[in-house]
Amino acid sequence: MPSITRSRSGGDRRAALDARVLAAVERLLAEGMKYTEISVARILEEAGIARSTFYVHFRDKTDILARLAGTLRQDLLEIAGRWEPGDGVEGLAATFAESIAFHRKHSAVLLAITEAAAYDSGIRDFYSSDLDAFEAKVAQALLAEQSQGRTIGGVSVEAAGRVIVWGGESAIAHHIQVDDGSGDQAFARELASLWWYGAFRRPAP
Amino acid sequence: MPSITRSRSGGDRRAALDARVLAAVERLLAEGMKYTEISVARILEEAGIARSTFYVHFRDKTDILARLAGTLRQDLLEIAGRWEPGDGVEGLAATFAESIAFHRKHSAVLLAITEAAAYDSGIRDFYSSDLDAFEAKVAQALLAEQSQGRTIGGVSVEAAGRVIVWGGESAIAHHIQVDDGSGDQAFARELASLWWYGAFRRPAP
DNA sequence: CTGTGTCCGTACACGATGTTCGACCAGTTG
DNA sequence: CAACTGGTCGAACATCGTGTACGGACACAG
Repeated sequence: MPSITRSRSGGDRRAALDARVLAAVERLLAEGMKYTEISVARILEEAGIARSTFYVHFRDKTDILARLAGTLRQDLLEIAGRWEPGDGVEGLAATFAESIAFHRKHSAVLLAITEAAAYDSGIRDFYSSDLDAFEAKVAQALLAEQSQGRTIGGVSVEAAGRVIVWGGESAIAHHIQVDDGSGDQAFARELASLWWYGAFRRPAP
Repeated sequence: MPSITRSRSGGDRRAALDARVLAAVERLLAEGMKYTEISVARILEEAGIARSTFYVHFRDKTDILARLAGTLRQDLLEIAGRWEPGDGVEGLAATFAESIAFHRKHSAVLLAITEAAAYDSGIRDFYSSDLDAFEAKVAQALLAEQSQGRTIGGVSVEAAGRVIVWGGESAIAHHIQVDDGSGDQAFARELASLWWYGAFRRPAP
């Protein structure tokens, strides 16, 4: 009677093919193609596999993006989450610089995610949930600062958190697209100053 | 000899049918359908016209969006452009409140524009050009304030303009999607305070 | 009546997504 | 070795969406 247990090489082969597809798409994305204009046929050609094989490994086209995203977004928010109000505006600027660098390194995939999130609810879900969680965290940090008397009471923590997170994310994403990198430091400092003096250390009116 | 001149009723009929299509799409959008999932067939059904007729009036599907957008975006930026630094933070808050109200009124179409801009370069063009122009205008206002000594020299006007315009636009668009309107006033005030104290009247470090 | 412009309906070409199926190959097990 | 299993391939297929082509109907103006 032949084996019932899974062959050991099976998992490896499977993972290897997954990686080949993922790498192929990343390559196409890096070449400047938009996620929407990359057809499955083109992916198959690039990865050198058959159509039927692809659909064994991936539920559909957006599944590629979901896996490509992987922990990308969480990593990004983890960078931003390391900052604490005690680190001040310089620490915030450093955090943004790191965040921008990360964006630049993975700009192709991150851009594809925001592109697809605009019309695909599946992608939108895990895109929004990350940012929502971060928005709540920022609001909480502001609240804590307020209770310590370091941030003035006039700041609406929910509204401020929303602008800081969603506005900041979009601003960075756009900056990456239009700036060649020479303006990154200034942009990081400016972002830090806007949030710091605009909210955390907003002067009394 | 029959007429060479255009029949007077022609233009009217043409415009009327255009309007019928535009209204149909706006209706579908308002029902919560995303622009991408609205098929031409569905539009024809809703407008009650034939496929061939549609393509006489509209070059393609994105042409609908372009015309639907019309001067919408310019109107929006005109609202924002009315504010001047001399109007202070209260004036800025009022301007944002107006801007948010406008967003809310036309949220369906505006959302469709941002959705399509993510993958359609044609839409993206007129979407970006408006915002770019506004970004430049904000930067110039900041520069003028700096030369008058009312804004500190440490502000990088280009970076600040970028965050204010692109971040602000995205923050508003997202706010509209998740807030039922009860938070609009607080959001407008917060946006105004962030930009005012974060840039225009940023305290010296 | 005749030309012109508008609209209708149908059919079509084309491209993209996702499914199905039979055949093949490689490795594992008895 | 022989049988079985999992992974892969290739090709065909169903389905849907976009945009085009064309012939016919109708209204209206000269």
